[in-house]
This record gives sequence, structure tokens and C-alpha cells, in this order.
Amino acid sequence: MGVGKRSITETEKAVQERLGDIPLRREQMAAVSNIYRAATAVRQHLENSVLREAELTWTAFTVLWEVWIWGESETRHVAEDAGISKGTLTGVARTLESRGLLTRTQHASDGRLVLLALTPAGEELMARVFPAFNAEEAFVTEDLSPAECLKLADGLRKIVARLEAKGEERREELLAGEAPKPRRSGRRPRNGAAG
Amino acid sequence: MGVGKRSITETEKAVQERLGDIPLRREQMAAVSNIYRAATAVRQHLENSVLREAELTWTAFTVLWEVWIWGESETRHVAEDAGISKGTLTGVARTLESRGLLTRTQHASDGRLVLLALTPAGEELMARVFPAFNAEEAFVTEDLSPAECLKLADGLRKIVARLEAKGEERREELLAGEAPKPRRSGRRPRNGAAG
DNA sequence: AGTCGATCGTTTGGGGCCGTACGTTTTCCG
DNA sequence: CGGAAAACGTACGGCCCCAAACGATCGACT
Repeated sequence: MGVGKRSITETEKAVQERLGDIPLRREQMAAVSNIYRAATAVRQHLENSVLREAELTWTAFTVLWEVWIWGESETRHVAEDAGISKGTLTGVARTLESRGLLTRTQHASDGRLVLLALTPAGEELMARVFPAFNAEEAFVTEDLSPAECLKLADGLRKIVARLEAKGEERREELLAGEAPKPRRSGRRPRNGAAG
Repeated sequence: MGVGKRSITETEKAVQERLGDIPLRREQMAAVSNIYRAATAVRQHLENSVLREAELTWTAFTVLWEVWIWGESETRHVAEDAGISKGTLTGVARTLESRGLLTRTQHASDGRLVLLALTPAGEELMARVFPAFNAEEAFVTEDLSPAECLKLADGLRKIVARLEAKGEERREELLAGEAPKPRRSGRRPRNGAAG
């Protein structure tokens, strides 16, 4: 040992002491906190190995991957599937374009749309990088059997599906009546109330 | 349907077409990609419900939680357990301090160390927010039985443990001989090489 | 043809986040 | 006692990320 990490069991015990009589959903807590731990660990591993060597960030890789798999795509779909906001995509796509990995073209009939597509260089890069990426996916899950991987994927899919189906409803329920408490971010109104 | 999302099954099929003859580790890919999807979905749900109402970001909450559970702590331990860099913690802690939720004090005998502790206001906030947080952890996992949650947590823990044990070794192996490809980030040298 | 609301991608502002550089303090080893 | 090495928290550069504002475009309805 030696590292400053506390085990999940220790943590749960300390939490129970803090909460005292309030019943704690331990299994659910363990599942959720481990999702985040695993996601962080996997992402860092990949960013510091395969993606580092290719000089790609996680997000940039995700965007390239979407366009690689699905071919020429509208930006809104890429942002949705990549799980980032459209504003983020604008910047990432611009960077990738400047590196000659993808192109941005106007849609033929709808002037509002922008289409993303890989350049030959982008295709080559993905053909080289993705097998290595998948090999690391296999590496990080090596202590799990393929069947266990599927079971894991299944459980996670249920969580995602539940949030997609009922997350918004739930959030509205929770905020019912309360002030929406705007986030500190976001662009400011041009002005207006001067004076 | 209706939304622009493609299912995992569709994605896997398209990937197989792209990769053709290259053998693909499908189960592992499904597991890893779902980890990230689930982590993003859960985080967004919590940020937009419980944490929004408390005006906390995910990271800020994580930091408060660590200090809440373990009491007065050295910053390096908090950063480690929260899964963020020490540089990030400096900023987050400063923000929380300015909001009167935690204090930063010098260690008595080791002048290099800084200790974090919750203020009474911080204690109150966590006593109020954490039960709600845990309730949402239960909500997102409601389609899984407690036993399934534990199984899920187990599988994820194996991944984290594997990366902790063998991740660094693996990364060195992969980069063997190659140029380390420095990241574009990081502070610049004060100067030096002028002329 | 003209208006108006919806939808698109982009811009903008605030903050999170990492990794490197840096100055300070402590510890190690003569 | 003194200098080197190690460890700490902070400053900073660059990118990611979101949400709201914004201008361009589209579509429906008149």
C-alpha cells in the first residue's frame, strides 16, 4: 500500500457514521462512485498512451471516431453522439480542421447545416489509432471475462437508458417550485439595463 | 426514437464494417464505452438537480465530500481521493473558501502542508445535500437490484484496480523507445533561451 | 412577398482541469 | 552545519465544457 487512498469499505463506514440514522443506499452508492472512478481511470490511461502518441485529446478522438464510423455527418448529430455541447464541437472541429484531419462543408440544400467528414489523413489516422485504442480497452478489462464485460455493459446501459427516459422528468420534479438557480456560466446579455 | 442517437448495437455493426478483417474486442469495447456514457449521464443528472440547487459543481462537491467524511485533511490526500490534480484543487478550494464553506490552514509542524476543513456552514450544507445526492444515486440505479449494483461495482473496481496496479507499466511498454510527445499544456519556462 | 417562430452553428464568458514551471520548506547525507 | 534532493502548494498556459446570446436560414402561414 502506501498510497493515500481509502478503500470503499472504509469510506462507507465513515459515511454511515456521518449520516447516523439516515438510511444509506450503500450498493447504489458503491455502483455510482465506481462508475466515475473507472471512467476517470480509463480515460487517463488512454489519454496518456494511445491518444498521447497520436496527439489527440479524448474529446477530439471521440469526434473523429463518430465521423469515421458514420461518415459525413451533421454537426448536431456528432455533438449529440459524442456527448458534448455544440459549442464545444465548434472549437474541437476547428482544431481538427486546422490539423488537416477533417473538413467542414455547407449542406447543399439547408444553409444552416455544416457537415463534417474525414480527410484521407484523418482516415489513415483512425485506421492506425483505433485498433490500438481497442487493444487498450481489452487491456483495462483483462480481469473480466467477455461475459462479465457484457454484464457490465448491460448494467451501465440500464442506467443510461433510465436517465434518457426519466431523467428530465425527475429533475423537474425535484426542482418543482424552486428557483432554477442559473449556472454561473453562459454568455451575458449584450446590455440593456445600463442606467 | 426520433432523436439522433444511434444505439450501441448499430455502432458496433458499423465499426465491424469499418474494421473488416481486424479482430475487434467487442465485449470489452461495449463495456468501456458504456462506462463513459454512464459516467457522463450520471454526472449531468446530478449537476442539473441536486448540485445545481446547492450551487456546486461536481468537483466542488467531491472535494467537500472528502473533507466532510474524513475531517481535516491535507490537500494532497484530498486531491488524490477526489481524482483531480493538486493544481485543480488549489482553485476549487479557493472558491469554496471564498464561499465560506471550508478553511485552509497551515500545518503546525510542516510548513509545506495546507489543511482543509469544513466550516459550520460547510457541515450544514453537506448534511443537507448528501442525503439528496444519495437519493439520486438510488434513482439512477433503480432498474438494477442491490445485488446487481454490487456486481456492477465489483466489475468496475476490477478495472480501477488493474489500472492502478499495471497501468503505468503498460504505458511505459507502449511508449518504449518512442518520443514522449509532450503535451501542449503546462507553464512556460520563465525564459532562458533568449538570443 | 412578408412576417414570425423554430432551428442551426458560432460566439462569448465563466469555470474546470491537466501538466509543467516555480519558489518555499523539509529531509537526507555528509 | 551545509548543500543537494525531495516534496509541497501555487502560478500559469492551453484545452475542454456548458449555457445563453446571437445572426443566418428555413418553414409555415398569410
